[in-house]
Amino acid sequence: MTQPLHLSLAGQALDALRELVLTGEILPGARVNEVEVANRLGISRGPLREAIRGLAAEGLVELVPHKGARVPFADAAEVRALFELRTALECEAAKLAATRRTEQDLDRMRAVSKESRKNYHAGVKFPHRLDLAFHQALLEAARSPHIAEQVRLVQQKVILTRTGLPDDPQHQHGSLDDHDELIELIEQQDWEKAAQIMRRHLSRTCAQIIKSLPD
Amino acid sequence: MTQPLHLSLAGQALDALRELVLTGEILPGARVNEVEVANRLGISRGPLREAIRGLAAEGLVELVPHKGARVPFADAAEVRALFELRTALECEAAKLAATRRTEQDLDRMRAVSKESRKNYHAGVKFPHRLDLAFHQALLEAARSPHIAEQVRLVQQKVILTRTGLPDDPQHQHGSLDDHDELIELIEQQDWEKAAQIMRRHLSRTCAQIIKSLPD
DNA sequence: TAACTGCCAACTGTCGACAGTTTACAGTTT
DNA sequence: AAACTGTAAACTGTCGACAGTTGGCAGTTA
Repeated sequence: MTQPLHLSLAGQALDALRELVLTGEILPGARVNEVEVANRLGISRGPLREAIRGLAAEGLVELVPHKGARVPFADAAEVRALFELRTALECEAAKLAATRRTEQDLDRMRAVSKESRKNYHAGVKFPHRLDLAFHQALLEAARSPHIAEQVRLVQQKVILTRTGLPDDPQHQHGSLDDHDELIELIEQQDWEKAAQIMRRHLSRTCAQIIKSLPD
Repeated sequence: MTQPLHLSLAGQALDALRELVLTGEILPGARVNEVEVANRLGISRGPLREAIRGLAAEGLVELVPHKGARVPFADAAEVRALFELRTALECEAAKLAATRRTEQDLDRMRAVSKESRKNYHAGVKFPHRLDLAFHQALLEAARSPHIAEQVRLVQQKVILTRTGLPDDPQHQHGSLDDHDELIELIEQQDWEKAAQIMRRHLSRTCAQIIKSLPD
């Protein structure tokens, strides 16, 4: 969907701006000053404005007439709403993955799970990066590019809900077990239970994120 | 998601351009000539380019470096992929609707169904407009704005797959029965069966659209 | 001191122009 | 006649400048 390796300044600006928002360098509530960001990226306002439109379409900024772009806040209700969408997408992805997975797909998922456990036992908290990697591997197995793309977008918004917050509670041990259970069910092609476990997994994740939100 | 009643030229251009693409005035495969369309809309290229970026994010045009925007073709495989996404979204919506529906929601859905049957018995083919209206009413009952927005986007792309084709085969009698069955199940809050019937309904619709595609 | 008003700076929205790339066409060669 | 090449037109990508709006600040008045 974002295929052609954008070499245009607008394309680069889109990537750079998305990074700025997702890393919390531009915090929720902050307005995107066009001249400032344009200078920072070393480009003019034209391409930057195009990039801002792109980010707005991804939902990472809101467009307010004559006030430009603003990174949106997200409360618990918004997180719940996002997870409703994510649940719809990833439960279906789990079903499809259970139907379509190859041995390679299973290996990829197992590899991610193994690395996660290694980190966990070494005392390192389960990094968000590896959780994303697992879901990414599952989506590859599902072979539904449109669903994968939408999951990517909603994952971004979920990340945004936690930017600027003290520190990531990370996923706990339960997530690792959920992942392994999913792998097993997908291996057995039990798509019904796979969807069920995915729903439970996302429900837990959602609850944990909401719990970590400030008041 | 597209909330603030865009009064900017870029916002108006986005709406106008989307209409141009969805009505088939710009056919799949055609390139969007910036100067031509800008003149046609009576604006300069700046705002138009921003609108094009917006449309690209909606998936209604593809961006090719140094060649601008092009309305994408869609083959049977693409339609199937789109309906995988739509199934994920609308089955979950059916479940949510079955859980959350009020009497008002049910009335709205029944009203749409009634009008559809009236048209059908009067010999008028089931207009696409009313099919969209039913799904819209169901999404309102589901009360999940993010899911509703994504359904809108995917519906647009589905419409796009049929632009420029001889004539719409329309939905047949089966769809009306599906709709009524869905209403009943949602009324009874039988979310499991509602999702099941929605899946069957979308599967039928998908098959019919693919059948109507050229070669 | 509080509220109101008018001005000014900052920022967004828009436009026209220039530069670099692509594409089509004409001319040339084999 | 077909293929190749060079050139010119067309189009996209980018920039700088101008116009209109918003928001804050100072000055004034009650």
